[in-house]
Amino acid sequence: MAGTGGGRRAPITLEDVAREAGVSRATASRALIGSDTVSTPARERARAVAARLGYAPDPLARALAAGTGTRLVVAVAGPDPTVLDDAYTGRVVNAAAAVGDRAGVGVSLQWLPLDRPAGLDRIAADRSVHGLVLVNATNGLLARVPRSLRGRVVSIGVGSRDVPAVDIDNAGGAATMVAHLIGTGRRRIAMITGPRWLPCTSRMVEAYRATLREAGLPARVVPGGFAAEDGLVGARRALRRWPDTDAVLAVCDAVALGAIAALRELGVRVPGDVAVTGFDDVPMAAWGEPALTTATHPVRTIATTAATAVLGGEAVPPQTWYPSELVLRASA
Amino acid sequence: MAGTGGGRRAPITLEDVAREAGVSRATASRALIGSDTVSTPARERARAVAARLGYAPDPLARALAAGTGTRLVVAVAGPDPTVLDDAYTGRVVNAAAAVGDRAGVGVSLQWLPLDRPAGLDRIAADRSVHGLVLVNATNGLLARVPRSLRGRVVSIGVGSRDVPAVDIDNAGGAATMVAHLIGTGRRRIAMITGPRWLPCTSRMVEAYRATLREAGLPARVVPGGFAAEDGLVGARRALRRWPDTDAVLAVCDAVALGAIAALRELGVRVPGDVAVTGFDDVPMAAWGEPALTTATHPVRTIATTAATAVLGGEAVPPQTWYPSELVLRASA
DNA sequence: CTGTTAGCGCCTTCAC
DNA sequence: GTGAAGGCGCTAACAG
Repeated sequence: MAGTGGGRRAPITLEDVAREAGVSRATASRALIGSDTVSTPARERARAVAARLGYAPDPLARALAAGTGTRLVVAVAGPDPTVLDDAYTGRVVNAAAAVGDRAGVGVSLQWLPLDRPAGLDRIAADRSVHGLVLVNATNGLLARVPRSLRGRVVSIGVGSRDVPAVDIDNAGGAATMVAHLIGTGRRRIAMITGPRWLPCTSRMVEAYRATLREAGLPARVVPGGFAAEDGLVGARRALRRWPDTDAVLAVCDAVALGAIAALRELGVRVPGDVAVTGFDDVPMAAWGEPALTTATHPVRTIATTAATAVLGGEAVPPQTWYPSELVLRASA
Repeated sequence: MAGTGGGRRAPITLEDVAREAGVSRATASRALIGSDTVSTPARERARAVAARLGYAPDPLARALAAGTGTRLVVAVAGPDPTVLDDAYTGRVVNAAAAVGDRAGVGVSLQWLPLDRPAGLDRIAADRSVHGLVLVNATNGLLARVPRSLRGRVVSIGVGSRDVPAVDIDNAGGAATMVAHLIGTGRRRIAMITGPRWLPCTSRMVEAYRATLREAGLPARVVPGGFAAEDGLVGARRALRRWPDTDAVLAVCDAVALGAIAALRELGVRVPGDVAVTGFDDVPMAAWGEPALTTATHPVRTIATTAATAVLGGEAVPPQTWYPSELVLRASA
């Protein structure tokens, strides 16, 4: 389309639009912002001119005037800053950064120490912060979210009365997975959990326990984490404690891979002797031997929803859980 | 210590500092900014007050006045928007977002279509953009980087006269890898390359060819990509064309995993019959069977360097290549 | 309905 | 050296 063209140094401002349209800056602003206190002809004229000139409001000036910020902070809770290196965090930040781009807001990444919630106060006090996306929050942290952040904070994971939550339905996912294992003849199913301090994975553990209970089967829970090492250690421990285990449900794919490594090392066949399942469906899960049976985790969708909600400033339902779907491969 | 405390709605402004210190806003500004046209006592007083009050300049107002932006755009070139989903992109954005946080600037993520460089003009025209980090740029794209972006754009990958580049020394890494394969007795070494359109991986291919040439061995190049599927297809093709291949050098770990899957399917033992090497040392590479021999790729360091350079606005050497180190495991 | 006037918080000429 | 004043681009109060 003719191209917005080469204009090197020509920041088109509201002033330009107003002049060209023969109205005041205020009217032009109202017209473009969608206020209804503008006459239709004026609005249309201003909009036409803006479109023709390729005018785009400066997010900075707008934010300064409105008192809103220009960045979206993604704060990842955890015992140490390495949580920032996680691939999961990367996917969340990626999605948020793509959402924010349209509104001219960028994303910042922070580590939120579990035992030092002062970070939340700093975020709340920072005028450049438009909103906050909390990742892996704990109940303790949620309780300390400053009032001033209300309405512009969303948690990916657990929520609270004041902080809406967006997450995957990991309880449902876990239940489905356990049902699949039972359905394929497994009876002595162990679970390697996520990190102790992280409440949102406890939903999975609960679902695992409940589903087994209904089937009259015993629960076998081993503490874990999100790293392959945790799966290695967890699987070793599970098999030492319950040598007749015939299935291992891992909290995520990395842990499942670690578990498979442990079983291989013990001379146990997967899935012949012991079935192993993951969770997340990361790209590489499909390529190991055996290919991992797992469940989808629409991180992009979740993060996009969270970021959009924070940016839009609209009310969000207190809980949004996206469904997880079984991905059947070879390991279980 | 005592804590920055509870102050709910008390945005401390330069005005407050000036008043408390008994100077004008201008002087306070100069004092805090480090200008040398301020008397020492005035400077110290202003600084003390600022520290006591916990004053932090508003990045927005500062950027508006200075005409700089508040966000760092990470633009990922590629044939389609799925490049944004890559884990590599996630690591880059993560690192950039962590760097920007300290300066109050956020990161935005954009896809840059290979055939439609107008995206660069839009970025250049956007006053909210502080700087640009280009990922996977092509020479064609680099040639179209607007002048106005000069000095605030860095490329991760290939660079140009006007755009400094930061990347891994993948030529050196590839050479080392080939040398390792030769050193362990491999003689018929095939390579599965990255995407055709991506120039920075051609450095690897060149190094691969050169190293083989010096050893008097033939090169066997198969086109690839960055996904495991590309490795699957590439390995099949390589073995069909050169059935006596005894090593496969993959452009990245994902491709290596795909290649291993292909070899397994063909009944070829790894590393018994054919050695396979990856590149990147992603966490999961260690957990497959066989564990992947690969090379490190300090993405975080690279992205941090790039983001810091863009934010700092200081001159950067035209090329910075971080070394890659061999990670010996079982597959080669 | 619209234009004029004030800021948002900061930096930066300009006089003093 | 320092203060007063102007402006970055926009929105939100006032008047008309």
